[in-house]
Amino acid sequence: MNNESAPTQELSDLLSDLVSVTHRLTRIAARATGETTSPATWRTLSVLSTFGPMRLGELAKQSRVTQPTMTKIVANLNELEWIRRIADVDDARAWQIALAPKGVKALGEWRARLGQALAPLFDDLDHDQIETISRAVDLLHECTDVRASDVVRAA
Amino acid sequence: MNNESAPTQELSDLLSDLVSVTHRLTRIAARATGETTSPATWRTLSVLSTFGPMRLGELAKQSRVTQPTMTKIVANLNELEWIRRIADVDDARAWQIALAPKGVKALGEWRARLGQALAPLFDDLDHDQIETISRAVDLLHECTDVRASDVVRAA
DNA sequence: TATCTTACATAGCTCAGCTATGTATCGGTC
DNA sequence: GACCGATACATAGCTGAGCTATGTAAGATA
Repeated sequence: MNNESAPTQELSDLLSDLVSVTHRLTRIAARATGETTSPATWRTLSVLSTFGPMRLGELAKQSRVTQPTMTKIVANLNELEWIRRIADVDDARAWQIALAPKGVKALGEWRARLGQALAPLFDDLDHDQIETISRAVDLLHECTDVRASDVVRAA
Repeated sequence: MNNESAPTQELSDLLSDLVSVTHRLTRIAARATGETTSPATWRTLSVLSTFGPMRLGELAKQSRVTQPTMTKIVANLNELEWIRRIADVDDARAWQIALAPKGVKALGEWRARLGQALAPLFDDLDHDQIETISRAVDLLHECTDVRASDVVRAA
């Protein structure tokens, strides 16, 4: 049926499994932490934390939401003072969105809450298994971070 | 504080990273497939496919939604004829929910759509990397499938 | 058979994210 | 330097998922 590298059918199964299981994981996380802030908001802060300040439109693409949705998210974050809006010197239409100190703190606390909530489920794993998950997460990052080449497709 | 296996701080970071990146993945999937059916519905069908028929309440716990939400989902699935409701012979209050042939078909088609939509992102991965993700998915399944012992916590 | 508990259904709410559209600015052309 | 299509963000309004609170009917137990 196959020689040795991943055939399409298996890849489909793997990816749909991945989506299913991670959906479950995020539901567990959402309920366990009694989270009120939306996932997209945390995604947005994570993106800013990883990549540094960027324009609202860019942020929308990275966080995989539409631009109007990002406008709302940024407005909320601004009220919380978790981000700062910096006027773009080159383009009066645009803003640079930057993580503010309060945002850094909030992101850290969220990560801790999440960790505490989920850690019990992973108690039985040994070091190698954790390592496997860790490498998988890195790979997923590489595959889903928006690069210049693949921004568009859905946009 | 810790000897050598995963310290708490790193585990927190890993898990929150995992949640972030997989949220992004599910958003990509949702937008790429133009999906109208809710994630919870697919989760429900996946659970039925994996574990076989079960009661509505059990299904709610496995899919990590509340019971009223599952009542709605099952009602929708019933109209689509993707599941069958089988009266429980031992308990007239309860139903066994079973995957119907149309549901099996729909689930397969969803997996294929998802695979097609996401596969391009994973084109660059080699066999070993796919294998890593695959093992991670298995581990996540083990950690998030509801067992008798840990059903409750959030419920 | 009276009562407590359990399994599912119903009602109504909130909020995230969408589409469609508006407004202001940029870049190029005449 | 005035016009015009393209671009960046804002606003309006809608849909739908999932929640809490509560109702109804059937089991379990005394």
